[in-house]
Amino acid sequence: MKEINKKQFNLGFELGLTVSAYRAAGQKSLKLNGLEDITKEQFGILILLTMRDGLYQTQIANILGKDRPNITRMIDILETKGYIRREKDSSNRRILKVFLTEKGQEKAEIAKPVRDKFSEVQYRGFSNEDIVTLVSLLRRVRNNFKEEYNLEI
Amino acid sequence: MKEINKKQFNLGFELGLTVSAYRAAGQKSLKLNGLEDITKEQFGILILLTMRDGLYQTQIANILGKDRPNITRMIDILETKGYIRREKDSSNRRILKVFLTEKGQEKAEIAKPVRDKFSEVQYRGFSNEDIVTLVSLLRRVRNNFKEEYNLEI
DNA sequence: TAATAATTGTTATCATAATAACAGTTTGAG
DNA sequence: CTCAAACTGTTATTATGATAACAATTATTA
Repeated sequence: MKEINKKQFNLGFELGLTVSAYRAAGQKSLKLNGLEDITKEQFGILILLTMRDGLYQTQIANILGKDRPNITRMIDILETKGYIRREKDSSNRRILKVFLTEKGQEKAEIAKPVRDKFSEVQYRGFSNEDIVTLVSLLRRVRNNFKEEYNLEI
Repeated sequence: MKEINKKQFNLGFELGLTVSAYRAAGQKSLKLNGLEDITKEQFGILILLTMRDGLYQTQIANILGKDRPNITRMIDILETKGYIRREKDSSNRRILKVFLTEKGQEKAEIAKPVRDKFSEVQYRGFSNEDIVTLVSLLRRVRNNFKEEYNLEI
């Protein structure tokens, strides 16, 4: 392959646009299904809890790749809206376990097909090999940064 | 290729981690060079202006793929810190052109090699073909969302 | 020309991202 | 056992991302 014009392959720019599109598409797909009262990120928590109810906050943070302050805030919102509840752990008083309420379970059930459709759309026209390639290239970028700049991530 | 486990190729998760790493690496590379008084995003504006000084805000927004309110805010910060100045356009009184101050030019000059190093790191070990593949796969994802959800992006 | 529409920058609002710091609790080394 | 270290959730702060709405200005069109 000939020398490429690096300007046309500015990864930061491409990542930024892709994340924007990802977020906009996520929010729009929720809106189309009358689910716009909570955000894409908050749905991530609800759907995680349908698979593993009773996780505590740090676990949720780690699984979703977020930090604890953000999870605290998102869970505050979900609790205020009545979708989840916090419960003290008797064996470790530092821990707050998080459970879906009935309302939260119903919400998550409605959200699941929406998420599945969304997952189908993002990779539409992709072969399995394309998917593996994309993800592994992203991981290689991450690794480059990790090694050069000693990131925790 | 055999059926893949989609869970291990959750694009939202991978994109999120990659963007986090990208931002963390960017901020750290600035810090290592004593440039941490402004952010990676703000440097994007300074460096753009070294190439095209006198752009007005909407142009900057479009080129950087951001929206106008965010550009207003970032330019406020850069102006407060003395790196740029706004200048009214005589032929169109809606427009504010943005210019680097001397201090801003010096800052951008210091930042350029840092950015170049950063650009080198992100694609370390990548062939030109890898780069093209990564970017075009990201664009395909974006296109999928655009078509399905009628995004403006 | 006059009314309408579009553009530009701004403000306000809400949510996320990231870091630092803190209190309460638990763990572990000496 | 004791005390320092680590863990958990929280609060505060700063910046970005995104949307809605606004005033001032310019362009369009009827």
